[in-house]
Amino acid sequence: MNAADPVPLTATTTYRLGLLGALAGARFTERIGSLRLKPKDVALLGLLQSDGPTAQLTVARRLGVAPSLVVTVADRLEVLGAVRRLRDQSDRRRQQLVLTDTGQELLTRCAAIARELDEELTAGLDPAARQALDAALGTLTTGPGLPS
Amino acid sequence: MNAADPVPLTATTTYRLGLLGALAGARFTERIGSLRLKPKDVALLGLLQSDGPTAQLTVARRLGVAPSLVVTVADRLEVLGAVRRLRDQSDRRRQQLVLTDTGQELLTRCAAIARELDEELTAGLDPAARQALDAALGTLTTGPGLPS
DNA sequence: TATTGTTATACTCTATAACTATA
DNA sequence: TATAGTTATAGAGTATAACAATA
Repeated sequence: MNAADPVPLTATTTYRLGLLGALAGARFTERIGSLRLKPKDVALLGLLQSDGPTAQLTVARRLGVAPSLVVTVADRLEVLGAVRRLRDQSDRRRQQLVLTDTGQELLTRCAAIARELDEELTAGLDPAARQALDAALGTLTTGPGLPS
Repeated sequence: MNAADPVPLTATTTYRLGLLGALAGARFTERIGSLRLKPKDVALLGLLQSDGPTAQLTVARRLGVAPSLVVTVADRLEVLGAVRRLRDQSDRRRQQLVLTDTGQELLTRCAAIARELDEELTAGLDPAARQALDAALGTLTTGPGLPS
């Protein structure tokens, strides 16, 4: 691999991450459908689990989505009983989104689905390669500059 | 990591691939905009480069998209001068999509953009980790069962 | 009749802008 | 006036269905 033989598009990390990310996302989306969840629902539930009760506008900023979308997602999750809206008493404009036990359970099931998918996606890798992939992806996602 | 401490959602390969894939895709999309290209355009150009002239319906099947979308993308690329439509003489219903020199050049520029992005995305990895990531992603994308 | 490409239409996701209520 | 949430509307991307030309 020298200057006269540059890496072709399909061999770049960018291209491959995009391809595999789309594949993983599509399969995950399909399977969480059985729980009546969509990807943004899972993102919101995950945020509440890690951050605790959070105002809607804060959620919008943390997930990098429009405030109006948070309304839609929270509505859906409220119908499922996965979150509750709690009116903030000191500032009654604000609503804290709170994860319920049902929401916790759904999140647990989503994690199980993702772990199943991991097995399928990385079936072609030997244990060392799989571990190296995990480590690299972990470094990149735990690092700086990442939305949602 | 044992049975009582399962991998949480955000630590799964599925979740991380989805997150990084979306990030890489968004940045790539933004930058190819200066070439007046969209992601599907690049996918079509890339297919023509690797497979040579291809009928539209075949393109649709290979990319895993609806035939009507191939019409839209091919229209856009024809306006840019990146592909030509050649009517098949032995079966005049068919049109072969052919990559032009302009299309080749655009593809070359897309590859350069992707390589730049690779540098930025993997800046947090040491050389060994970067190489391990490349190898793993290469194995997974070169393997079986992948659309587009 | 079946197939290729096209057009017409509709659906999903998400954003922007206008609005309500509280501050 | 400014802010939190909501509602109304619009745009991008893509699919499905109806259609035209050719086989």
